Amino acid sequence: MTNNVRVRFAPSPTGHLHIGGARTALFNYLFARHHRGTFILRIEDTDQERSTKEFLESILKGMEWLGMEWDEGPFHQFERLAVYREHVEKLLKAGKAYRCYCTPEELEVKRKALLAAGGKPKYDGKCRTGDRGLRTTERKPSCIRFKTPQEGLVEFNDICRGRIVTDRKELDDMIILRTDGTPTYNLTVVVDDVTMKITHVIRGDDHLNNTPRQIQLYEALGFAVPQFAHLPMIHGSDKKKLSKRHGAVSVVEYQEQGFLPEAMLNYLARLGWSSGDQEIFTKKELIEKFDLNAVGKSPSIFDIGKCTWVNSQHLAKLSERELVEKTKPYLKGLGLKVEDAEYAAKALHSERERGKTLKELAEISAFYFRDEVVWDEKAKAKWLDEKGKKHLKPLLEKFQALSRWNEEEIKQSFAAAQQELGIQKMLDLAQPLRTALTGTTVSPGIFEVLVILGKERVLKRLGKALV
RNA sequence: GCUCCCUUCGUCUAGUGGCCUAGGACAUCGCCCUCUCACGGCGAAGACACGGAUUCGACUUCCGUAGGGAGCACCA
Repeated sequence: MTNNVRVRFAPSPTGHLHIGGARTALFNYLFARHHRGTFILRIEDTDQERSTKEFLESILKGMEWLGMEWDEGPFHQFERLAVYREHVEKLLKAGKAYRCYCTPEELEVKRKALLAAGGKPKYDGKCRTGDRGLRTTERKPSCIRFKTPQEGLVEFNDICRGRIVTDRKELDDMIILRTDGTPTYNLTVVVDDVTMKITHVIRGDDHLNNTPRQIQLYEALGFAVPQFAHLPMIHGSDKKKLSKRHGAVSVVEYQEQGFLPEAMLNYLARLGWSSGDQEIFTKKELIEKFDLNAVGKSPSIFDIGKCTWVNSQHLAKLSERELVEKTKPYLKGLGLKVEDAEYAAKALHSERERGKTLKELAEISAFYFRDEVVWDEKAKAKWLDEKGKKHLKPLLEKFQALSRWNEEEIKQSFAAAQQELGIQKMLDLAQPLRTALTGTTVSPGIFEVLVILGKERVLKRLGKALV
């Protein structure tokens, strides 16, 4: 199973690339790379009503951001209509498909009746018999149905689920070509997977029930059946299907929130899959260790909290240079510009373990880059009161007098001021200073901040705080 | 309604008949570190859905029940 592995991710452009889709894409991607196979991107856009260019672009953008490069495609089903018709024709000639003249209204009535009677709303096969099968000259509108074999069982061995058995009687004659001449999903997916020589169909388990139908199509068309792997779904925090509120948003939104693509990949991979006790994986490790057999069966819930933690772990591995480059856009979003890369590196480094996302990091580091301190009113009221200002004044004078601006000198000045002022706890001098310099009560170590900001900024900010 | 699938701490998971007094991670709580907040360290709490059967022995096998999910479209 090396080298000739061919898998595909086949989204339909009727929505964004969301967490669930991205995870499916990822497992296909990892499987392909692990086996040095081929990863194909196919766009399932036969439903022209609901497919849009915007969604297509969104999907492509998401794939790109996550770094799941594909080897072939994107292929568009809409451009392959002739291929599907050819196969439908083949089935028709072989007597394995037939024209159906039932109207949607008629079918709807029957479906409701069956459902009301407590049964399964299967097609009753009204047009199945008779000699009208090949009479294409018939003027009445018609679609094409697959003549589903009704005897025996369909079985297959799912890589994730094991043996799945279905009674053929449960399956009805599905429509494979619509009245308007466009093919439906179950037909296109089979024809495409065959013509694209897909060896492993890895998809969400919402397709588990479709698989027996598709297998019958493979059989009727005389094609070899690929291997299947049905992945458990990802649910929202209410254990229900993913919806807009919890995770069905575009993955690109996570980029905006300051998540690293490699962290996203890492977290997504751990949803339904694991490798011992390991939590943090590089992309390379993911490719090395990924194994479809280790994929679980039960659905999982997307937990933004853990995803954020994984992100913080990857953030910690970034070099200072990468950190600056990756945080820049978020600083820009705050209207801040990085002018001095070295200064930015020190500034961001000092805050890096406090920010779990790039966006957060930019926000808490913003004070380094602003010309004017933005005050947190509560902090100002508490620490920059008359007492605070009184304490800060001698400190400012000591700082002014320093000829060398390094941690050692600064500490000495600070300690001297503290002693002269008779302040017992360092806190009582550190917090007013911190507030004066950063505008808040939370920041990296005060001496670190002092050194990074530099004498000029410190004196300026202290001066303003004392007004 | 019918058919199929799923079920270990709140969440992600380890566990493939004795290694389980059920392990790890996130989150939570406590303590330590400490100039704030984090990081880090230590610790606590917290789960095998339920009922039968098989077995010397079941988280692990089988059968039911309950709960959840999916499919039953001229959607994919």
